[in-house]
Amino acid sequence: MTDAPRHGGHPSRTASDPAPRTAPPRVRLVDVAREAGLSKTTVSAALNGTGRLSPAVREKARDTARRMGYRPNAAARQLRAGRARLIGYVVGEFAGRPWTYLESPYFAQLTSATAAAALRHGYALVMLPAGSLQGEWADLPFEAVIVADPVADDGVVEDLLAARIPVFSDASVEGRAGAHWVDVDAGAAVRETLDHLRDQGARRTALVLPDSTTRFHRGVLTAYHAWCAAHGDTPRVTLAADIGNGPVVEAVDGALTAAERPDALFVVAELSPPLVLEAARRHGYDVPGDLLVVCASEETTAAYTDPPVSTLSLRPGEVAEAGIELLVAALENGDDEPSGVLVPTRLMVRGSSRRADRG
Amino acid sequence: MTDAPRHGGHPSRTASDPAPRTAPPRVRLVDVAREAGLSKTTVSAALNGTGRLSPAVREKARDTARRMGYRPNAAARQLRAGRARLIGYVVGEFAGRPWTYLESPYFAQLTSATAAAALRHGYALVMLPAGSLQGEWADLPFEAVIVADPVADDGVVEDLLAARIPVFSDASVEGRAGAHWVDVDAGAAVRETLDHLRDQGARRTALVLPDSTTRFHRGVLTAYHAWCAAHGDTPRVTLAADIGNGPVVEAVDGALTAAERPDALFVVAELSPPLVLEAARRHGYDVPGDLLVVCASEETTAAYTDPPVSTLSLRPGEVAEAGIELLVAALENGDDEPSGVLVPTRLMVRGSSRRADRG
DNA sequence: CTGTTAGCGCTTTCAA
DNA sequence: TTGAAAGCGCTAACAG
Repeated sequence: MTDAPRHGGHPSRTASDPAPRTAPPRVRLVDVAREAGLSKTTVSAALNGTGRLSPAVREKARDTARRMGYRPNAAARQLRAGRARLIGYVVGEFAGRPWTYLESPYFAQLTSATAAAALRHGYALVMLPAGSLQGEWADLPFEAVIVADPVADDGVVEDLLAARIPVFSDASVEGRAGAHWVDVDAGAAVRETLDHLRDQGARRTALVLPDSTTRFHRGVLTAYHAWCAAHGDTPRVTLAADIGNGPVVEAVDGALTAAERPDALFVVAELSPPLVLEAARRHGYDVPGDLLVVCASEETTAAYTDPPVSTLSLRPGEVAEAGIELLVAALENGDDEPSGVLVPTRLMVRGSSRRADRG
Repeated sequence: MTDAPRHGGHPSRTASDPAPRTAPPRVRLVDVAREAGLSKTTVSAALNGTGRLSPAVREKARDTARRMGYRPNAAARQLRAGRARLIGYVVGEFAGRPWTYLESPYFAQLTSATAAAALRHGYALVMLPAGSLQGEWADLPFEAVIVADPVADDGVVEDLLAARIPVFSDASVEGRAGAHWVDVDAGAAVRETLDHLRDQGARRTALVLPDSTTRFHRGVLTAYHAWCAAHGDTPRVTLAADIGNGPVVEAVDGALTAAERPDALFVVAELSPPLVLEAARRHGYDVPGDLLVVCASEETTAAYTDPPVSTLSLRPGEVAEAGIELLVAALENGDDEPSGVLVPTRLMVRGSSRRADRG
């Protein structure tokens, strides 16, 4: 018996086909079984640790499999199990520039932490282009798709839900069947930051924010206005026309050159902290003397500037962790019931927002 | 006919099972066929555009499928086709910190560009933790695994090749069966940069580099030494003990406080350009007056500092593009023959390395 | 305690 | 031009 016959309506190589030195066919379960003088079932049970087998047999099966370099065919397993253990990942923001999101430290961390957590639970994460419709990847066997920070007019979530694919996103999907979410407590974060700045003596805190319809950004804006109202302050908001260092620097410039100069700056946009400091310097501010600065940022550069920049961390790692936990639970239960969880942020106070003469 | 019977040795829900309101079973090909009054074969052919069918029938099949929200089962297709169209992606560098690589703008861009290019060719990219052995993901049906910038003592490439999984990496795998590569021309990049600095008047160019065994970093070091030898210059190399802003800032500090002060600095480590400038300032250098600066970096902040920082771009986008092109070609040919391609870098000269009084 | 068998959903011969 | 049937590799039900 030189070779196991592979018949059936299978794509086969004809004799005339040039046949580039192609790898020998993969080792299958039957091959292992035959080699070990056992049956498929036995080997399968041995390898999966199921069934009641004698230790000797189990050992023998495993040995043979290892020796032959057997690797189970995932497609067959998936077909059998009806589950692919594949999760799609797409970022809703940045819809215009499908792949730039990883350049934002927040999304970079969120993405990698999500991939890590997913893998730990036995799911593989597939990166998808932001803002793409399902057209491009409708055929991938996703058990769920994560839509990070969808924008308000984004149809992805609807499309996905309509296609009966469970969606995992932020709190904007709350309550929809098949939709689950994690979110960050934007309101609490804003209040904590503004309170801190006020504690340090700030009375005219300006906010710089991208002009985005993300739930997070809207939440920040709302909370800021509410806080100002509660404290009798005039809101000072500058919207950045777009994301990226350029437009946000412009917005910061705008905020710093306002008729009534601010005495604190809260930047909730991905702008490299050193550049914020540079902008302040450029406009004649001393930080933290005339201007307190807090950036919502995950950049590690913040700790290395002079003065170090206070940051508000949105804790992408925790968000990812909590999210995957929830998603996996929902998936394993086959649960359509919506569910969600809120993750707290963390304010890291550094030199840029601490007055020497204050607590 | 209320429901198609689903029998067979399939995991089925017993009556006593609480049965959380689980979604109705997915629409299968047979369901569409039955609904349309056609056979599986016909519908399959219609949907795939194969076979010779009357336009009317084809239309009808497509219509019905659309109406019913049919989505082909990828696992079944894969099993049939023997191909999963899944590519693994793992970064070799950063083996110690499995997921930090995305925080490097270079890897962020490389990763997203790779995912984009792969998807465009119909392959999904799965993100894997750096430095992980296959143990964690051996069962995923990868048709190939991309190992970005493996370190010298990394076993991943060997393991993968031994498991008969095609590997795509950098030129360090050149010539091994089943291995393909793209790489950046480190030598040319270094020469171009050093020539440029010399043109601008630099005579003591210091190099800052992570202490890494990546092919790229070694190539840079070698080329630097060769260039110094050719020009009769003393090499001035400072190795950063680790990656990340902290250690690299330290290395820059070291380079800038050497007994013989350098008149140019070439930083080939992921350090935020504004921080390089700040370090120079801290040590009393005027840029570009006393010190010319070039950073190998993909950071967009470089363009927004004062002065803007010259950067050497390793062109991750092009690397990804060319790489996937090659990989897909190899995969589609079932080709074991090693192959590779070299991508040129690009030096973007900005204010930090241009003397006012020079070309 | 082990082996035979059916069938997951799909595509592809091959026959009608 | 359309349909019936086989089989991709695997696991689980059921016999032996």
